[in-house]
Amino acid sequence: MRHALPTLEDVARRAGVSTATVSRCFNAPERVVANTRDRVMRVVQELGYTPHFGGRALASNRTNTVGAIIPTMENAIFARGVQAFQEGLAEEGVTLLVASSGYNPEQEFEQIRTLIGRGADGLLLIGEARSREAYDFLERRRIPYIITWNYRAGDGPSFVGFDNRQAARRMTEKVLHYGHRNLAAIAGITSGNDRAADRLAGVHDALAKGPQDARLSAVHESPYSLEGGAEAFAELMRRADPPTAVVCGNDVLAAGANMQARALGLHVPQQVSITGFDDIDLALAVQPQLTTVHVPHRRMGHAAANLLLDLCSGKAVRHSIQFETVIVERGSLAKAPES
Amino acid sequence: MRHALPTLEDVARRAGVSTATVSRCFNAPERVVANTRDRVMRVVQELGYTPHFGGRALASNRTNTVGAIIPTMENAIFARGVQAFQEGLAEEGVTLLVASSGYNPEQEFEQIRTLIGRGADGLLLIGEARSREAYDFLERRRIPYIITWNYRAGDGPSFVGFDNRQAARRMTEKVLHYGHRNLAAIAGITSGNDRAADRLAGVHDALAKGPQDARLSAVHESPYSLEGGAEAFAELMRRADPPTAVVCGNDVLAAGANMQARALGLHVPQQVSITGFDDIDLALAVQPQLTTVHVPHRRMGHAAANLLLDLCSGKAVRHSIQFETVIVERGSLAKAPES
DNA sequence: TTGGAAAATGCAAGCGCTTACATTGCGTCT
DNA sequence: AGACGCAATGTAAGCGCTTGCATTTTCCAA
Repeated sequence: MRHALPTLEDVARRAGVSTATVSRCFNAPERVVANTRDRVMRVVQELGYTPHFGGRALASNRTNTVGAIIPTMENAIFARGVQAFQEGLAEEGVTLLVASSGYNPEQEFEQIRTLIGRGADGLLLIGEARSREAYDFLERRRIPYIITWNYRAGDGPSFVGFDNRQAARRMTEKVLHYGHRNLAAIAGITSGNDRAADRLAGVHDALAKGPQDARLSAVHESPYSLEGGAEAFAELMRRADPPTAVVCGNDVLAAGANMQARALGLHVPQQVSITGFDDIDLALAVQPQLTTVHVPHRRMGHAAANLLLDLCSGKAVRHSIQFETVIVERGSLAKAPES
Repeated sequence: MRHALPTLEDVARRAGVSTATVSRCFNAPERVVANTRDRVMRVVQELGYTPHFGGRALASNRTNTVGAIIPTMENAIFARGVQAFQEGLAEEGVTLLVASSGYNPEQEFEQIRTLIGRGADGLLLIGEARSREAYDFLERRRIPYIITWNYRAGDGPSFVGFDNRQAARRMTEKVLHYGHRNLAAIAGITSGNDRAADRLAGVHDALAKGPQDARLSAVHESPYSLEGGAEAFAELMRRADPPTAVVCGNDVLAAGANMQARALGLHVPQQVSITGFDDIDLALAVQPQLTTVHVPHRRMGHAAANLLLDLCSGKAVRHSIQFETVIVERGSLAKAPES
């Protein structure tokens, strides 16, 4: 399938040096005298030589590659964080391989195998919900990995993330402070998604400790899509006692709910309040703009890159880093309407 | 960095067969009798063996991997198409490596080298704007590659895309039909981005053939971001003769413009119309929803996967596939206000 | 000028896998 | 019963690269 490409040896011959010298030109240039190096590099140019990855991986048992498995590329939730992660890696000359799991633990495990099989030196994983088997596999291979978009104290894996549950609780408390007493939640699909589950748990936490008369009248789980949010919202509003505030599992759901509200002729926030989570661009694009939980995606991605690299090189030992989230108040949340 | 992992040989020894047989269990199972195969696979399980990618790539000179280099992961423009592309590949057991270039041709070339160096059997590239050098590199290596999100007739590379220029022309014609005579454009950065340039050219085309009194009073190039769109829009409206319609290079810019319009107290579309391009989810989330050019991203991604695989396996010869775009009319475009 | 240390380079042994070719084993036909 | 053919498996030669160690070259101090 591939034509004969120039090899290290071709370069070596043509430059009149040994293969070892050419190899060193790439991997330890300071160990080759400038003169020779220039000559070699010129030949490299001429021949259009690029090192063969397989050969290199085989001989050195390193790939300078790490993998990231994200649930989906289809919405922007992970985009910024992954981008920052990649930039962090690039600073150290490490390449990122991205795969997506479609929020499916089995498929995620498959992707873990694939990436490891491809020689990823380390892995970035989202959330901690995956099979015992998957964890065993990682441990057995001694692959450094870190878990992001989530945080849990205690030993175990390295977390670089934030406390979803606490953030959702605070957001819900804020909603209660605004006088809402009949809330509903549109959560992500919680099965196999600890972030979604934690956020929902946070909502429950707030209600458990909130005013006596406050209640969560309905919970709807829905895929993270505009459409999902819209349908869930319609469903919620069709009920006998529609909520005055809908707490959403993320901004995409909230935007969908907001879209549907307009379609139903409901005014946000005058008639119904909506809150989001993540603070992606979308939260600003919609009208009213979303009151949401801001997550420091870029800082998180960058920190994840640094920690993972340190883990790979043995410069650091397994530990976790927690980020704080902050609620940003915009137009979609307001006082509960007088009943 | 990595611990000693089980190798083919370990498996072979333990299963009491030769390495060749184990290898065949993976690559041509039908050539091994069921009994032996089961025994081997059991040992594979026990040892947690996974083939070493480097070894395999070295020996077989194939990787079952293709690469895609997209300008950015930060917004959703490419998400759906790439996702479909990946799914198409997965059906054939091929893995996708994604890299991003940040809309920078040099960095893109760097990524091309990296992916090829990693043994990508083929490449998906966005747009055709890149250096002669980069093309030479691809040709020299005889790497099958296809160009998407753009289409151009004639020989040359394989295109799997659509005619940006024509689509933008049609959209602009539509705007003119609505009676607008003073238009402005917010384009993407056209340097090094042929899609952005083509779309802008399409706008010019329409005006060149449009009514005498119609004019494009201003063009603003801006990065593809909400903020960029917003700033450009503000700038446009600050002019002495603000346009009654703003044609945007994509939906993100249009959403940004729309957001700014609200901030400025301008009503869309009563006072100013806005059009987008791409028809991503965002176009539906904003209010008014965007009149935009719908691009069949999923079909395009899928077709790209099939063609690229065929190119890699020699089952197809280089050719192009064109997709049609269609304008979807929503609320952001309306008749020009009476002057 | 020369001895010797340090710097530069070469030599060659694998890294884990695939695959062409060789060998073995078994059922079948005469 | 012996010969033959085919299916199953084994043998071993690399694939392109890195790297420990050996060798050569350079450069300086005496």
